[in-house]
Amino acid sequence: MNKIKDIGIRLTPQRIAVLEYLDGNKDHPSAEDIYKNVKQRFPTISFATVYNTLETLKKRGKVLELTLDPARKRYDPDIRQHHHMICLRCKKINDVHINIHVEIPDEQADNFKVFNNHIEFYGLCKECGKHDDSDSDTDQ
Amino acid sequence: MNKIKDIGIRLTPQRIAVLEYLDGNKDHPSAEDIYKNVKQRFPTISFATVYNTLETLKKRGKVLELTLDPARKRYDPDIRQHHHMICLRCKKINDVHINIHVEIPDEQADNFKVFNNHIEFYGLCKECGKHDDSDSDTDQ
DNA sequence: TTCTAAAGTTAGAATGTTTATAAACAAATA
DNA sequence: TATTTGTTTATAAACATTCTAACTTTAGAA
Repeated sequence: MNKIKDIGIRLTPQRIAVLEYLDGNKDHPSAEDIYKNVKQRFPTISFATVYNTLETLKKRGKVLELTLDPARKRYDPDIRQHHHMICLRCKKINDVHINIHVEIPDEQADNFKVFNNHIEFYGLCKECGKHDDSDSDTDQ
Repeated sequence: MNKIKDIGIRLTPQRIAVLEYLDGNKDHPSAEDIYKNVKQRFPTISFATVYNTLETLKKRGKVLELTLDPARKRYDPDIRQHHHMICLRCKKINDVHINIHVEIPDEQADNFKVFNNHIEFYGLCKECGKHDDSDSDTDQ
């Protein structure tokens, strides 16, 4: 877990609430998801605080900002390098922990230095794979 | 190329202009990029038309909507399956055409059926790799 | 403990992207 | 050429996110 005291940021109840909500969370929540949840226990929290906290945590490498939902940013407390499978029907996002080595051939890389990579797998999750309603909105 | 007559949509000068701008474009332009460019030749075009056209083309599989810029959607007329390398410093996005086979191990896939995947390579492009200004904004 | 400076929180405004609306217009077909 | 139907336009609206400035709280020092 992100031991809040070890992060080296000022300890506020709002930050604690955000971190507790994120801790172990596998749902890849958006800022709004976080706001709504924390607001239950903490009715005065503002959106700005959620965004500020996420920005602070991101800068310190305590959460990842994910760019895999075209509508909004999502956040992931699992900062290990991992990948995601995204259901085209229900939009659920699940983690994929695999260790593969992908390289760009030199002639294409054009001296681009790769530090990291991220793979998105698009398809249908177990549930959505059953209902094979075609014509449902399954574009990327 | 996207032969416009073969797409089976009504042929309007605005659509032709958008398609001509996209044709062969390797810059992964945003709606605004497209709007600004087309506006030069076509001063009355509206943003809505750009978005409508992109939506139409997307539905018909003539462009891909890319979700790899956290700030906005980008569009790619290259509809072949391919990947991208993204410079963390200058944010330039380049294509990566490689044919790799990545699979999710069964125990993790949980019956998720994969149709497609997309890899993002994060790093520094040739130019940005030289200036090794650290402290520049190179977070993902 | 109490005090203080620095940092964090808040509501609300502002910005930027994208979608919706409804009237005017133009492409395709007969 | 007339008609129909889809497209374009300006504008408003809907969201997500960032900014602002006043207020509050934390953490550390006195």
